[in-house]
Amino acid sequence: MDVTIYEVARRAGVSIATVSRALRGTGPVAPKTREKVLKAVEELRFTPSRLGVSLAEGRHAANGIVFPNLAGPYYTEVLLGYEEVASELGRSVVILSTKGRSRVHDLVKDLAGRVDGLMVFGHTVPDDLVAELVRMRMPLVFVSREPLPGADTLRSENTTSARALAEHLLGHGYRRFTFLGAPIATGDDVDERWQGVRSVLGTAIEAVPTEHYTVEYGYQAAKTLLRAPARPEAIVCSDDEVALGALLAAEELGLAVPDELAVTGWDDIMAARHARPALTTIRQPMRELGARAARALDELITGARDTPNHLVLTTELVLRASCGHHPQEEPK
Amino acid sequence: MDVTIYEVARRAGVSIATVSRALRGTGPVAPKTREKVLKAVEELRFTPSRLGVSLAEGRHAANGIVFPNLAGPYYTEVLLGYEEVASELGRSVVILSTKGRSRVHDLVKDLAGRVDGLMVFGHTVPDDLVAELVRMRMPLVFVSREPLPGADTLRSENTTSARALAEHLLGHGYRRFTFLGAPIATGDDVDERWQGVRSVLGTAIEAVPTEHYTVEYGYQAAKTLLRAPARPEAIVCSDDEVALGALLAAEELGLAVPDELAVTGWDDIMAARHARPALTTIRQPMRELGARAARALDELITGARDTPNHLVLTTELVLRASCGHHPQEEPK
DNA sequence: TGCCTTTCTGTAAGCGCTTACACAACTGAT
DNA sequence: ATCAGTTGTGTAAGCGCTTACAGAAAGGCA
Repeated sequence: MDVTIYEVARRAGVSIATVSRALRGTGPVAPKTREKVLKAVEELRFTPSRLGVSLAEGRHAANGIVFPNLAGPYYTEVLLGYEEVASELGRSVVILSTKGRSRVHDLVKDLAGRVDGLMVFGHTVPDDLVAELVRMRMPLVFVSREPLPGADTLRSENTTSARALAEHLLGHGYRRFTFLGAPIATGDDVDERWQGVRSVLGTAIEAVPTEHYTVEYGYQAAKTLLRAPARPEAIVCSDDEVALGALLAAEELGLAVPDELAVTGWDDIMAARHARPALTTIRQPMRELGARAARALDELITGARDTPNHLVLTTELVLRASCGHHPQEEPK
Repeated sequence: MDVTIYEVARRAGVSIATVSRALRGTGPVAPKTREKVLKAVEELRFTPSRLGVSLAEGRHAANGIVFPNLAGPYYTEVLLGYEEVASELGRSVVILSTKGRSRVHDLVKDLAGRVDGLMVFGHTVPDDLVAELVRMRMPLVFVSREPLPGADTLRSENTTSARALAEHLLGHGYRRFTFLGAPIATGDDVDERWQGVRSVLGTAIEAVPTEHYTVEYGYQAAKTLLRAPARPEAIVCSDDEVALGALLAAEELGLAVPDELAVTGWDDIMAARHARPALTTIRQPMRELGARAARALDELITGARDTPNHLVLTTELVLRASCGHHPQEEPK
């Protein structure tokens, strides 16, 4: 930064405190004095240093967000909602992806040093570091994670919608099911979805893992599954990406969806809508999730609230062609 | 921040300069002294303040990125590539979306105060502000924008691939074309695509605008177009989202793609691959774009280079079912 | 005119860290 | 033992900004 507040003060013939007051409106400044200051600011094209302001104020006016990675539309949509609200609240957004990164501790610590609060996806920050951030009284909002003492959590509803999905599939007459994309951790989103469908389908459904929740891994696992002698009538997938992989496998093996095999997803990402057949899925209010997280974090940062909230946003069963024929087909 | 370097120094019985040297490895420190310092750091759980470090060093160790918005997978993929390389280079990433925002000047200025350099998509930052950032010697890399003096630009190739696409469509035997999603600005990416196809197809193709480059607007424009008496044989779309909209319109009007109408896109986003028929498109190396931008910016920030570069990354024609039948169908 | 109140302004002390420079201590060679 | 060179350490000056507090100036009223 070239120009400092000292040069502005010199040019305007006032003290730096007066420059600060004139620019920030934090105290009385005579109209004539203000004019002199603003004139000097314009002539010198002065912009206050973000660093100086933050250090002196003791606040960053920025929010952090930690996610596994951006691959997959789910995270993007949440980020979009988050960034929009953060910006409205006058905060910058600093992002960090942790997947495949070494030194996650250092990365998160560095991030924490730049922001006034953090939104964290699931378990992307190690638990010991979470404990330390809590100890440091860093405002935290967790998304897609089971309730955690001392921090806000925010997630989409899984169990009820999973049950509704399972019941809908029973209504189509299917009797043999596979849950593709077995949960990795107890209590996370996918585990809740699994528990939900299993509570309805019981022993009629078994879980098959995919190493990751991606199209490619979903495709591989589905191809193996569909080549086996005892094929399910319907595959309930952990998420839309795995479901898209299952659709590809079915297509390749010449299985007609939904006539020979039904497939469902979760999330309602763009590609789910444009696949053919279009995927039946559960719509997650992803942008709303991000927006709500940013608002919750604001409350914690400003001290408007200091007791943790645990929010669950409703999800919605979206019927499309992939699970079977419906009397009145979805328009889009 | 609770613990400062002064408390560490007091606990270790050394000066703050020694603490700094021991932690940063910037000068000689006796082994015994280093141990004392590290012990104090551990006991007090000291983390250096990012603000203090940045102010004293005169550098942020962070990169900024300005984009219109995150809606649409293109920007996300670029961001992903950017963030990955930035992190490898030890930098945080601060994001800003400008679409629909008031006070863009202030937002960009604030962002500039937090980072060592900026990557900017196209024209998302007003030209007068760009000029000011250049004057301030803020390192800048522009993506998807015509070459600009004094700053790096980086874009994907448009014209050659557009010509290859047009020639491929001619090879299918089509003779009446529409370019859906007319360029908004001369010289931008879509304009180059339009110029490319027009240089091959001449008066056989006309441009039809869509208000925005989104699925919804593409759908509306395509529906209007396909209802008119003189229907094109092939629609060349500005990008994949508009093309997905055109596919929806064709489906709704009962037009078989590609038998009755061919459709092509641009970008090769996920949904383009999963649509049915799968979209013929031009693959943009979006992650590579982001990664290269981060590297170029690093060179500018570190002073490894001070003359602007203008890079063009190659794109690739991806043949799928939407433009017609090919002797050997694409596997996926 | 004098007193009181309000408005305005400047000084100094931080916020947390880095590091140039001066000096001390140590080591090795003569 | 002395000298020269190297290693190690502390002090002080910043980096850029905010603001509490003290004092000055201005205005209004008796």
